[in-house]
Amino acid sequence: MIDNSENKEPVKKSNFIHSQIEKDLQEGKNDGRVHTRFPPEPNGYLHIGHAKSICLNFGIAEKFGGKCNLRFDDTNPSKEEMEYVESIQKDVRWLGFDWEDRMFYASNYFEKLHEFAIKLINEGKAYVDDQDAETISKQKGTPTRPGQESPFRNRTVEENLDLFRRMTLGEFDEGSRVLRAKIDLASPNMHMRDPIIYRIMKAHHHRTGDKWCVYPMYDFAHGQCDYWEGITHSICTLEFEVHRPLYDWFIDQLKDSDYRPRQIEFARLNLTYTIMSKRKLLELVKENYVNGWDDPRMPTISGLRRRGYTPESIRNFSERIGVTKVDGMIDVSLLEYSVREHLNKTAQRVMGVLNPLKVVITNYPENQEEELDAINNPEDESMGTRKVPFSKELYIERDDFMEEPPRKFFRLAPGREVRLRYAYFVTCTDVVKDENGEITELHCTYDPASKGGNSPDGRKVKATLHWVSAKHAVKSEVRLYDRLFNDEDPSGHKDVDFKEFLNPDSLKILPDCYVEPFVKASKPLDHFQFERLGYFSLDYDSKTEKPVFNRTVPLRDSWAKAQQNK
RNA sequence: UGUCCUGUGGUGUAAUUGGCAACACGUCUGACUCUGGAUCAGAAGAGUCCAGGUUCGAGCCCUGGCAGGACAACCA
Repeated sequence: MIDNSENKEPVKKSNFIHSQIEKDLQEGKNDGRVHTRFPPEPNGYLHIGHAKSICLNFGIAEKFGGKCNLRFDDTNPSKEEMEYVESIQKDVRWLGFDWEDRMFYASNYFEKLHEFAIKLINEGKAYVDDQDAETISKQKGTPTRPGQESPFRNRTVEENLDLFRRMTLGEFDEGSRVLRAKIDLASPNMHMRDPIIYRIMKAHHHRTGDKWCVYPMYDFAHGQCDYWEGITHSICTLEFEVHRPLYDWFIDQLKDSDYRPRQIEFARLNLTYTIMSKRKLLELVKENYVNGWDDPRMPTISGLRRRGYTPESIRNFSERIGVTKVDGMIDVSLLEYSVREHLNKTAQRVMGVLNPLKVVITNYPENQEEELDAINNPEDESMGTRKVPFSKELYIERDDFMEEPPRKFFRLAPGREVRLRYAYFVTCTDVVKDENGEITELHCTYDPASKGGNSPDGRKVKATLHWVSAKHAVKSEVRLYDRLFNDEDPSGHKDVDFKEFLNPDSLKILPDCYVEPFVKASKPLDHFQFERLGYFSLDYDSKTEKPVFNRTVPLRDSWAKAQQNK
């Protein structure tokens, strides 16, 4: 293992797939080549689960000096769209991976696939079945009961050839006929019971247009595409495990050398409090439960990006969770830990007040202003310092003041002295309230000798507060996100729809926040730490007059935690 | 009452050819601190699904159970 403790990236772990590849290499398989592929279907946006697969596949290529292709599995035109193929490319690139000149589509192979089907017919290994879906399904039997042969199973090669030709020409209606591989109706594996390999679909395909009236099924396309691309290790998720004998069967019909791709399955990612099904994510988007695929509450790559996650943090997360065949559930807190870890080291610090409470420094000269030095990132000296304006009227966080502070509340209270970060020690002298008894303003005095945050007499103060000068503050909107679902496993309940668990408080918009002027120059997706609060990132919805910040994740907060446990 | 897969602290992953069950997250202490952050130090927490067997020695090998998951779209 490589010692990369310097950059603190998690050490790259090995896993069972790496071991199997090493073994294949030792045995001299496939001329020592390692070639993987990431094969999304363009029927939705990529999510964090895909990120795991992307990191795995591209990571293997990197580790073994091989290659990794991007291949769109576009065999079902009724669900696939160009918008998705574009978003997928963007997301893979953003994650930091490069397929170079190897971007392919299953539809690139439609011609070859069709020829291969004809070859199987000629060899008596495929036949046209005239029955409808329901009949075929019934004949297939059940996992515990063998299937029965179709009455059309023993048609002549000539008849099959003719029928398939006419299916291809569009002479028949959708659903009226299919092409099936002739394998074994009695197989204990349902996928070997004469699987359907071509169906009639008169849909417009996003790439081939109206050229085809028949489209290959997944099982008939995937392995063959792997074969033609020279893939050596075809890595997919556990649910395809039972497909493997069929995958191998088609490869056996195709191969003419020692080379053969090998399918290896691993457990897909499950995260607590989130759903990973593209179908369900699409439902949230279509029915407006969220604001699009890139809503920052979505587990999509584009949602995480907009939320303020970094590619590094997602890659580190993938590395940390490992790769196995155990179907488990990862705690989201591990994902959150990964962003905090990265952002702590890289994010520009800034002061911002979410729930403002006005403070007047009564002994500060009326029209005076000054600029104080603030550190941009205490974890990274090279990021330097900046100036923060200070004046008589400030905003502090409402939560940072309590009129009757409980034990262990160290922040501001009547008569108490605290430090304003990088500025002065201040002492609260008066609490101003409105007729309803609501606190509207605080009066404080400051100690001019404590400029910069230290008092010459060495007296200590228990808390440091963040603040913003009222006159210089940039009024901003801040969007606070919480988990989208309030159940650990929203889709794990048999009789309850996952939408029942939608968290009504997953988005809280704070329209009147104040942030220090430094943020004026920022661009969407810039990352900040609002000191003492959390990590925030500028949203695309920002206007120059009014920036909008998304909270990526709050800082760990031992005070809040102690309160919760009460 | 089929086939295939999987069972290791709360969670996720490790443990060369059998050799004192390790690491990360989380949790709890304490130190430090101009972020109640970060950092640092420490602690608790599993005897590896169960039962037999082989062995000086089993998480790992053998036998038999048990539990969970996948498979019966003209989806991928």
